Amino acid sequence: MKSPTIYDVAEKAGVSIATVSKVINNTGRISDKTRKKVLSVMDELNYYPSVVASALTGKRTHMIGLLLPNLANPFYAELARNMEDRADELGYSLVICSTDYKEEKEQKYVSLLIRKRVDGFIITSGFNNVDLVQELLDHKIPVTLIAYNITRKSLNTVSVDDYTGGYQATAHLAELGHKRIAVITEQVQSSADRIRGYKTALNDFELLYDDNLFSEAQATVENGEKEAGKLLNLEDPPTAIFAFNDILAIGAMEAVHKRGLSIPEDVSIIGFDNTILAKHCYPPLTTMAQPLDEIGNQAVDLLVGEIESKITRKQRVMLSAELVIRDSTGPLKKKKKTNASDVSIQ
Amino acid sequence: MKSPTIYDVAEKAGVSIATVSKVINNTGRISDKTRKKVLSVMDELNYYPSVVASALTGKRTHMIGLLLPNLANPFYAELARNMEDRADELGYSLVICSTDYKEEKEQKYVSLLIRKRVDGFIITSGFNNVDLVQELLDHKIPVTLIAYNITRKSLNTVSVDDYTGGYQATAHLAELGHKRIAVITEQVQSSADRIRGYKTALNDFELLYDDNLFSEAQATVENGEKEAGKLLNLEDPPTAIFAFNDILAIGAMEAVHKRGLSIPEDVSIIGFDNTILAKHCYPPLTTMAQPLDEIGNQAVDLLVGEIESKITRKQRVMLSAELVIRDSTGPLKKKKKTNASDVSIQ
DNA sequence: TTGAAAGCGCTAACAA
DNA sequence: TTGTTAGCGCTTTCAA
Repeated sequence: MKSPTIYDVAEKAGVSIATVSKVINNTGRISDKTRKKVLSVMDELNYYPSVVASALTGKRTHMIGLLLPNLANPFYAELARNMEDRADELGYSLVICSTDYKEEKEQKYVSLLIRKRVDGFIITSGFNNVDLVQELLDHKIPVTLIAYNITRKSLNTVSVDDYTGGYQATAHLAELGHKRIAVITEQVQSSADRIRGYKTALNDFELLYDDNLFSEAQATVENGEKEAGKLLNLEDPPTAIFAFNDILAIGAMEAVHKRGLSIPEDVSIIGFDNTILAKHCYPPLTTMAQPLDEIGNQAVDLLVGEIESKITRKQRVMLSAELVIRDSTGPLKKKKKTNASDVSIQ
Repeated sequence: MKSPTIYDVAEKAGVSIATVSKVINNTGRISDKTRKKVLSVMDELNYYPSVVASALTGKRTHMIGLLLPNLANPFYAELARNMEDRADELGYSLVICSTDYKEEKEQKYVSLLIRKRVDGFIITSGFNNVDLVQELLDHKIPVTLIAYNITRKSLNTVSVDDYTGGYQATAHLAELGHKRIAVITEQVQSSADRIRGYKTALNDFELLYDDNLFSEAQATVENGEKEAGKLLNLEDPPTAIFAFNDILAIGAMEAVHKRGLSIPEDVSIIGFDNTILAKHCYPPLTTMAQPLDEIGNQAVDLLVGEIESKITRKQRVMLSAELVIRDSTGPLKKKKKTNASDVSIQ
């Protein structure tokens, strides 16, 4: 009933537990004969060495705590999947915890994972409690941050160039002739840089920043719809909306459609992330693609590097987002007062 | 540098480790004074009891291994998220492993999780290796299956009524007047029942089963598109396609669009799952909604019930899918040869 | 109400 | 090449 232990194996193989341990871990020198014997007994007994026990003797648990806002969000799900694969390649498993942007959950999960003695943490954007990160650092627990910088601290970090991303998205819209470009931002750290990019682009294209065209929401379709709705109800509504993630963008599309307007004829919409949703919504969403695989790989590599002390210096990896043009953005339509004679002949 | 142990706490609090252990676990009787003292020292020292150590003394690890085909698939991501929440409520964490429908990965992850001494397994559809499940059973490791029955064995199981689901989807199409209804099935166990439902419905509506209208693919958009493409290229193509999950359905939509046909005017499409994709694709997808929250809760409850031996008898929970009608299905269009006089006046 | 001590399954000196 | 043994941090009897 109880699973066999190293003692059972040792006894049955007629050797000491030290010998068994050595063949399990491929350490020390063991004669081929003994090794084979032990191996066959292990097999016969269906013996699975306990990582619990081995972790207690100072070895690692080979578990990584992954904190993200919401696993049901395709962006995070895709990211998590990439990290899972990379982690597995390096011999680690992921314990995934959704914080829902709530500090109490962050708190709870961090302490839970510390008690479980995970070897390190990967923390993604949307994490609010900086003190918690500091606590991990104090405990000398390796941490890698994704899309989330704490400039005052020295940390492993991987993120995309949000400033440029924000700039490019805005510029794309401006180049299409849009003058009133709204943003629906998200309350996460990467937003700040995207907003900077947005403002710089506005400036470069000689457009005025209008506070009315600025909104903020948590990443749900409903919120995107609500915020876009407000924007569209403005006296002088935007002709283009830059949503800081695909989910919000899709909500915005909903709002546009519900008003009987079309995309991109009446309103252009651009998202951010390039999740699976972007490809299959209607119309297909122009968006800034994040290199999710690269982000995941780098984050895991950095973390495991630190865990196994192969990397000693902290690194900040910056990747770039890329504009993917689909059908949700298009040239600014002429104003209503435009009459037939205005139509450019081409 | 090293994290404090129970000894550090005991020493600093001037008590024995047994006492500390008792206040940690709320066992035995401890005077209020000592308890407070110990608690304050724990806090002061930033002490986090090691579940690794406690697991070694026969306690649980409070970890559940969750095996699913692919976390990047929104269906599984949403399911996992629900289970994560429920597990957390009951004090458990999830270690999620994506098997990609590959037996070798199943094998690898199962033994990995056994070594990690997870308290139990939740295994979802798309798991191929029945022997592996048997092995877990032999080890007396609690297992709950989702959408995956092994009739010969006594197991905890939660699934939706796939037979009825398959029937309803097909009936919906048949009621709309469709005669040639194709299916794109998936190579998972639940497909069998859906196929039965499909065939029964065909029969009830006096339609003939046509082997040419039957295809099978793994759940990716690309595969859905490919299979639908083949179907559409048939001499006598289907006017309706029933895809066994939303992802395949979306691929099928793609194929229809690429041929310049419209949905549902030329081809009706129905999916299964009702993931976030279904709501926002174009046109919004009619689909059979799975009660993901119920499934997740039940699966976790069943598993934890067995782990904590509160439930002794195995249960099979069957939930039902529900038809959600959106815009991707519509009445059968009259044939091309139809002329004006055929148009019904209404 | 508290504590001493054995033991959980394994690793890693150190000896042999 | 193999074995003995002392921990790892905790739980749990059993005594005090």
